[in-house]
Order: sequence, then C-alpha cells, then structure tokens
Amino acid sequence: MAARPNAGTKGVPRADREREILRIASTAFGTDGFAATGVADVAHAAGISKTLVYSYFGSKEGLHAACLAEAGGLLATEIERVARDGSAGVERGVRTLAAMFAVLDDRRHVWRLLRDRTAPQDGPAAEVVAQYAARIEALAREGVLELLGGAGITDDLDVSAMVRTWLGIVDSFMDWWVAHPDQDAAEMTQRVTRLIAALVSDHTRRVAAPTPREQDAAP
Amino acid sequence: MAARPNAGTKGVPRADREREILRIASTAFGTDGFAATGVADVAHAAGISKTLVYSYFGSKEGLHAACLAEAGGLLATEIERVARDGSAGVERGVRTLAAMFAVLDDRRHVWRLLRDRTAPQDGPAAEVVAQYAARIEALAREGVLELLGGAGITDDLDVSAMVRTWLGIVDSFMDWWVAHPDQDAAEMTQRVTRLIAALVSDHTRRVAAPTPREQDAAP
DNA sequence: CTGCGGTAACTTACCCGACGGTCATATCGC
DNA sequence: GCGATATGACCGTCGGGTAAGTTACCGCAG
Repeated sequence: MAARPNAGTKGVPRADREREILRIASTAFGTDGFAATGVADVAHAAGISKTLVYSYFGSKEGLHAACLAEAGGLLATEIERVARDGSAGVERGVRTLAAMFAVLDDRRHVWRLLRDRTAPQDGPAAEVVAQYAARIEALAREGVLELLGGAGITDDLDVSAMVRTWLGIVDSFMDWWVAHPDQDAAEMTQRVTRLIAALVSDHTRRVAAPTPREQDAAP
Repeated sequence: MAARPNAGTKGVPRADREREILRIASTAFGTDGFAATGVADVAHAAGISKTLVYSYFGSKEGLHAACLAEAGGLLATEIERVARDGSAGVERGVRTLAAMFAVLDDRRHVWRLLRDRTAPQDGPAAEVVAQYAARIEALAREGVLELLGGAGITDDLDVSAMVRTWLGIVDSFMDWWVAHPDQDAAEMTQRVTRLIAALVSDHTRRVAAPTPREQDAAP
C-alpha cells in the first residue's frame, strides 16, 4: 500500500522514519520477545524494506539496543522521579506503579522490553539493558529496604527475594494491562491502589507457618 | 563415552530411557524456554541421537506435550490438595507455596514449563497446557475470591487482575529459588512466610491514592 | 552348538524452510 | 550527472524433520 515499489519516499525525514521504526520494533520486541521477532516483520510493518532497517541500525541487536535505550531511559527517569518524592513502603510502590501507568499508557509493551528472557545475554545491547535494569532494580531495592526494615527484616537474601517479587508484581500488572486495552492509566492506578490495600489488610486470618506435614508430600 | 558408535544399548529398558529424556527435556524447556531449546541439544544431553527422540515422541511439540502433562499433573494435583485443607486468604497462599516448594525441591524448573511464553499458542501441546493452566488458575481464583471478598471487593476485573498478580508472585519466588540452588524447600517456606507477613502488615504508612499530579508526567 | 533370517533399536546423512545479513542495482532531489 | 536513499535478489546458517542404512538381539532349523 504505502510505498509503491521504489517510490523514493524521500519526503519523510530520516529522523521521523527512524522513530517510527523504533516504535514498531519496540511493540514487536515487547509483544513477542526478541527471539520471536524477525527483522523482516518489523520492516514489513513499517512499510519499508529489511535492508533499510539494517542501514539504519546495523543489525538486529543494534535495533534492539536502540529500543532498549529509549525504553530504559524513559522508565528509569520516571522511577527515579518517584523515588525522590519522599513516599515509603507500600505507598511508594503504589506511587511508582501509578507513575508508570501514566508514562506507558500508549506504549504498554515497553515494560516487557527490559525483562525479556529471550534477549541475548551478552553483546552491546545486553550491556545497555543491564545498565538500566540495574538502575531500576537499585530503586526497587531501596523501596524494599524501607518496607522490610519497618518489619525488622534486614537479611540480604530476604531483600533480594522481595525485590524479585516486587518486580514480578509490576510485571503482572503490566501484563494484565496489556490484556485489557480498554483500561486507562487512571483506572489502573485506582485498581492497583484498591488491590494492594486489600492485600495489605488481610481480613481473613493471621499468617501462620504451614504445618510441617506439608514437607512430605509428592506421590 | 556412553554409546560408542552403534553400541546397541538395548540393556536400558525403553521406559526408563523415555523417563530420562523427559527429565532432561523438562529441564531444558523450563530453563531456556520452548523456542530456545533444540531437539538436538536434548538428544545430546541424553547421550542419544536426535532421530531417536523423534521416534519416541513424534515431534518437538510431542516431546513438549509429554513434559507438560507430567508437570501439569504434578502441580495441579498438589495445589488441589492444599485447596481442600480449609485454609483461606493469605494463609492459603503461603500454604500453597510451601506445598509447591516441597514437591519441586529437586525439579525447580518445572513451574516455568507451564508459564512459558515462547511455547506455541495452539496445537495439541497447547491444549494440554491450557487445561492444566486453567485448573491452576481456577484454584488461584478461588483463593483470590476469598481474600478479596473479605475486603469487600467482588469486581470481576479486580479479581482477574489479582489472580494474575498472585501467579506472578509465585513466578517470582520460583525464579529466585532457581537462582539460589543452595536454598532448600523448608528454608524457602520460612522465607516466604516471613516476607508475606511483613508485606501484609506494613509498618511504614497507610496506603493512599497517589496525587493526581502523577498523571501529567512523561517528558 | 552353529549358522541364519527377522525385527527392533539406533545412527548417519540428508532435505527444507526460516531468518540474519549483504550486494548490485534502481530511483529521486539537486 | 551525482550522491543519498531505498530495494529485490541472494547467501550462509541453524534447526525441525525424514530416509536409509547399521548393529544387536532373538528364535529356530540342522
């Protein structure tokens, strides 16, 4: 459709076209994962030839790195902003989620870009993502330390497990949001606030250690 | 080593060999994901040829389906057992986690088998996994309904988001466990109990809705 | 016991489609 | 005409899947 063969689409400035490719590639990488996304697919979706993508970004990894740099900068900046506003504990978590919903309302797939297990574990792109992931995780750790410190927990392993869990909670809400496109950022914020409040004040029972009998299960 | 060329390893009964292949394949699928796992890799790890794997399981999907059937049966059975013991709310969640730690102590990768996004979304194997995933999710929903019901929340979307979140929490603990092989099931159970107790009784502040200013962020 | 054919287990060597990546060529603005 | 921009056609590799051949075991006739 767009792009009759060799029409010479020079009218479109290169920078704009790069941004569009980046947007499409981010969506694809974030939706299907790095491994399952083909450069040809991205090019086709952008109405452009595969070769042109390579001339812009050098390689599949280069394209991926560009997407990650954009996504990582966006998210890390925003999370750092919330970190400075002085909230703490569970409230800080909710505020962080709210900020991310606001920023990602029209690019919900972006969160998954930084947490894609199919992405290569080394190479230049991996270093980019590792850097941003480290920043984000450091902020998460900060929040978790406050939260657990209030409960008298300072053990390193406890903290690292809780950080992992917090990131998993964010993952889950993002996944749910992607699966419910009609929900806007404000609705999500309210929902998350409501749910976390309900979780924090469990009305059912006290938490008790499970019976030791739980250990000898397994048929 | 084993298997000098065409040594005729008939001494090993077929059923045992199938079980061994299944064990190795489960580890591989659970660790690297369906897409990133090659049949040749599995065969090599089992000390046999790729063709033999095909003669046993028909296809890569067939092998995958066999792994999933085993894993799904194990997990669904165990979760259902806990569901019948009468606990509720957060306590039921902790008990479920404890049971899963006990069952999966020496096969920690198995949980990820059922939650692999790189697995094909249709085909016979997908139906197997969908069935078990549905059973597990139904039980999770049951628990979430109790928990949220106690807080006066019955909205369907709230429930579905909370189910997703709970599964994400399980994912996170399992991931952390895989990354910390020295931790045994009993230690994990204690840790999870401690962490969830800390989360549920937040000592820092009340949860409050974030300021509306949070909405107009994004540089 | 020995030789022999049948069969099940197993492997080597190959096919083929998909995908990352490259090159010669064609078009457009100036 | 020239340089920048863009492309269709092509290559190498990798991985799922298959065909044909090889080995080992078993029952049995002599």
